[in-house]
Amino acid sequence: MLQIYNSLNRTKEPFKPITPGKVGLYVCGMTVYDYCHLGHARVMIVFDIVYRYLKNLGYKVTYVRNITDIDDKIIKRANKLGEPFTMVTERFIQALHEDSRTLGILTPDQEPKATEYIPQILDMIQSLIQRGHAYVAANGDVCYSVPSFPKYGQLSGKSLEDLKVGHRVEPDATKKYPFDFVLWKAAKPEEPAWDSPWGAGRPGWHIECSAMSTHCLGNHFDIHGGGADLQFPHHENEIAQSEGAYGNTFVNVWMHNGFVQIDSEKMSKSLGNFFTIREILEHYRPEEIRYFVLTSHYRSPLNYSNSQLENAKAALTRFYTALRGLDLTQVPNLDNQTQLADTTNRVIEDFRTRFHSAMADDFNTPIALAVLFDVARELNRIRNIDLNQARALGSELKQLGSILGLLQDDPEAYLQGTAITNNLTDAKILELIDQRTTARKTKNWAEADRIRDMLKNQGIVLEDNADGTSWRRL
RNA sequence: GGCUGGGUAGCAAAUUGGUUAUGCAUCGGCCUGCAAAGCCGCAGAGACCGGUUCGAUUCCGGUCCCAGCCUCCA
Repeated sequence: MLQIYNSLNRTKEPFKPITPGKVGLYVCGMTVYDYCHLGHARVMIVFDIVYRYLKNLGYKVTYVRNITDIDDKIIKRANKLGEPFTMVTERFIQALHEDSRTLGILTPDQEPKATEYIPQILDMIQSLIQRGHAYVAANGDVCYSVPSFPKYGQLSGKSLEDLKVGHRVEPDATKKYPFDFVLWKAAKPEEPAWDSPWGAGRPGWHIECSAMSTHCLGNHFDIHGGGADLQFPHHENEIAQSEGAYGNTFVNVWMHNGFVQIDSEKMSKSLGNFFTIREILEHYRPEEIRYFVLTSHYRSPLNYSNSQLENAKAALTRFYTALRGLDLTQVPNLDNQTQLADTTNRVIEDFRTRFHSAMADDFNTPIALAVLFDVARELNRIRNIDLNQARALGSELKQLGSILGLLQDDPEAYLQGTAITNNLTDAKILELIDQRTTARKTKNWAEADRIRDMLKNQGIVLEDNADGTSWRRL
């Protein structure tokens, strides 16, 4: 039984979908005014895993990840560049899609954009005004009246009293109450704007997610996710808006992933201490980034460092080395064979059970990965005894890896894969290996070692084994 | 100041009231012409102080430290 940690109650709960067999999953995606950084990569990867695992359990999942394509920061950026804001958003949406594809993120079923949901946003605001949850402020903005929603603060564990004593709230004369937030922002001259019953303007930051999620998944759906920094105020406000407008429970399970940190500090735009996905891809491969993200539980902090990425690289090399040379096109059936095969079947069953109980326990990927290492060890152990059983284990390793979006490359291609810094061509390497093989036949060890050392200096590692010499790039 | 969460071996990172986490690094062995890879094994832990318990890294209390949210943020 899948257990998910629900931010709403701060406990793990058994997951029960609203409609048996189906799951509605909404994740707050990106505001597109710049390239995605590693923190965005973490959200994409974490919820990619949630999506994959739910599907693996047999659920019919509707995964919605929105794009916020109108917002103050976008306008600011467009003004700075002297471009229409749509040019900025189009460019970064394209970049987002490229990064997402590179990282092997499954495409969400729907990817709504805020600017395409203006009518639905206006409807929702209208409904909130009618129900006494919103008002038009003196400056023309439409604001949500936080005191009109008694449950406010439930998600973030804050009471209005707590917020009052919090000394970071700055009073705003246009609002009736300090924590009221803007639903519709009256446009200043030259700003992008849409017509509304309250004059030209644009949506506030939180309303678009309420409108889009409701429109795509209904006004009550299963899982809503995003980065931990969205828990308050963004998600808290979404609840106030949606439940205020429709009067029923909005979302059953709220999931929040932890931050990427650097030097024990949150990686963020405002601190300026971020690496974009593109920058990291100059030095590391996509699968290394994915592995790195999965080494830590999704709710824990993830500390970025090169040594962590190096560790990911070493781990993947170990996995692909284990899979190397195994023909997995036809998986052997080990049923009712020898006692050894029988044992292997039970071992495989045991690995599978452990992997799934790890994943079912709030998506515990570090343990799931530990199981994969155990599979790899068993595979390496058995491969010299019985190749068929090694293949069965290899097939299991690859299959479990697919649930994490890992290990789907051809092992040989991965291990010999394009090095980031270009060095020798494959043909040249093979030529040198030939020369070395000749030298070895005449026991000319000095020459053999010279070639091996020379290749090693160029980042090529040679490994002699029974059927010849294999090589890989470091 | 209010509210969360956390402090685990050289590094990273999980689980668990008593039994090997796992990966990398280190050490010993097997294998190898020598290596590498692989396998076997050793070693190494639970911030600090109390309490509960036959027994605590795990539960409870306190102290210290760290991160996050309370403002835009994934």
